[in-house]
Amino acid sequence: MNSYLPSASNTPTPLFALVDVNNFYVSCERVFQPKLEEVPMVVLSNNDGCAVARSAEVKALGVKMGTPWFQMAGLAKKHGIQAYSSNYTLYGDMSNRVVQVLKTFTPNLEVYSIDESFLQIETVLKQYQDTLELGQSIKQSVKASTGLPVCVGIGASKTLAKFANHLAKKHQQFVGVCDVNAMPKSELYQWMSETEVGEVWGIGRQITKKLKAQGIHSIFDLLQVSPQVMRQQFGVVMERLCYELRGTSCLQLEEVAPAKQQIIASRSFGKLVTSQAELAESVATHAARAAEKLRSQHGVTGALTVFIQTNPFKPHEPQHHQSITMPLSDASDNTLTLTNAALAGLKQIYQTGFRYKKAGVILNLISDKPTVQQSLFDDIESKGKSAHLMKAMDEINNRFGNAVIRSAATGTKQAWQMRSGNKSPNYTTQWDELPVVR
DNA sequence: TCTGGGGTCCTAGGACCC
DNA sequence: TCTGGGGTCCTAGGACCC
Repeated sequence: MNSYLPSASNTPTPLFALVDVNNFYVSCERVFQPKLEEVPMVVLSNNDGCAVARSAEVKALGVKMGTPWFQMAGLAKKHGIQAYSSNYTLYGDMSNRVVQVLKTFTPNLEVYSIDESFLQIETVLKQYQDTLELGQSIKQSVKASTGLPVCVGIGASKTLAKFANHLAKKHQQFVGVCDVNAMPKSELYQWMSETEVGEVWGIGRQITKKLKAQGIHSIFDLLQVSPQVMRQQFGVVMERLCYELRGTSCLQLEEVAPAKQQIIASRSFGKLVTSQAELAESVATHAARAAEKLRSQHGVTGALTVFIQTNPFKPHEPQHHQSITMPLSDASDNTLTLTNAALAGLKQIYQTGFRYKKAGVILNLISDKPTVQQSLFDDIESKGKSAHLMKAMDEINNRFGNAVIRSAATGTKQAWQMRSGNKSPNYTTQWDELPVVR
């Protein structure tokens, strides 16, 4: 029994809507340049390297996400594809506007990415005839207020809402709104058997490959295998995903964005770089930028990671991917401290004879807030009963995995040391023998 | 010639301790 | 006695997402 599954009775079945802006970056550009409507166009990544957004016309030409601009030069000429450099400030602003509109429908909203939000809608529904009417209303409001086109997918779990959104985007007949929950099962299964398993949220290229090797090609195929079996092969994430596809919601709405755990600052080089001096210059820049981000969110870091990479697109060249984590003696947000640590790290990993393509710095943030799991553990612990403890560990293991037990155990150990003043407690991982503080 | 940047979670495995 | 083995901590790396 997995306790991340909802308990049988008390809570009503949730219903999720995923609202996703179509071709977000392209659509943003078009809002401000209406003449671009219907013009095949792409928005390019930072160094104008590759396409990070494609208009419907370009998608129809078979251009994949991330295609390098130079590779589509011929196609661009032939079909008059226009390319725009990305303007993330503009996109961020438009994204906020969309969220404001969505909040007029319900406060129970999770901003999942720059162009997607999940809404929990089972309580909102009363005011509408059905989910499709609600979906259309959302779609029209966003269009009217921001000029951006969206699709709405509705389902009993986040994963199903994602799937519904996929259908809404791919198939004209849904007119931008699809509810797989209201659909007859036979129709849902039909769509699922027509959709590649790799389209499922959380199933990427590698897992798709493994699944196909076992004859699992469509989403419907995946439904035929028990979640427990999938867990043994692919782990707990896959198991959860299977339950979600069956309409059992395991992933909750995260209305409050959790505090960041990492800050990354990295860039590819326009030209390949060979000398340590050149790398040092870029690493120092990244460290400074990361430190700035860190301070802007009032964080501190306890360790900093530096990484350098050669160009993976040149497999015939010698490859070198190195990273090193530099613990700091004191937590810091100081630019000079972080820059020095980064440069010291670079010194250790740099090797001559390679042509580097990318460098970056990662800050690992220190959080003073207890995790949800820790609170859960503390709660049970405070009852002072070993049986409760064991149950709690089971629950934590099932819901969050072993890593969390580790952190919970560490927390207990520290609490024990603090409260008892005992430097080496009789510490064991037999949960029923954990020191219990009364 | 030219191929993004910023995140999350999970797991494996080595160093170390008792 | 038999030099084992369980456990933690940390990091690297792989998978995924947008």
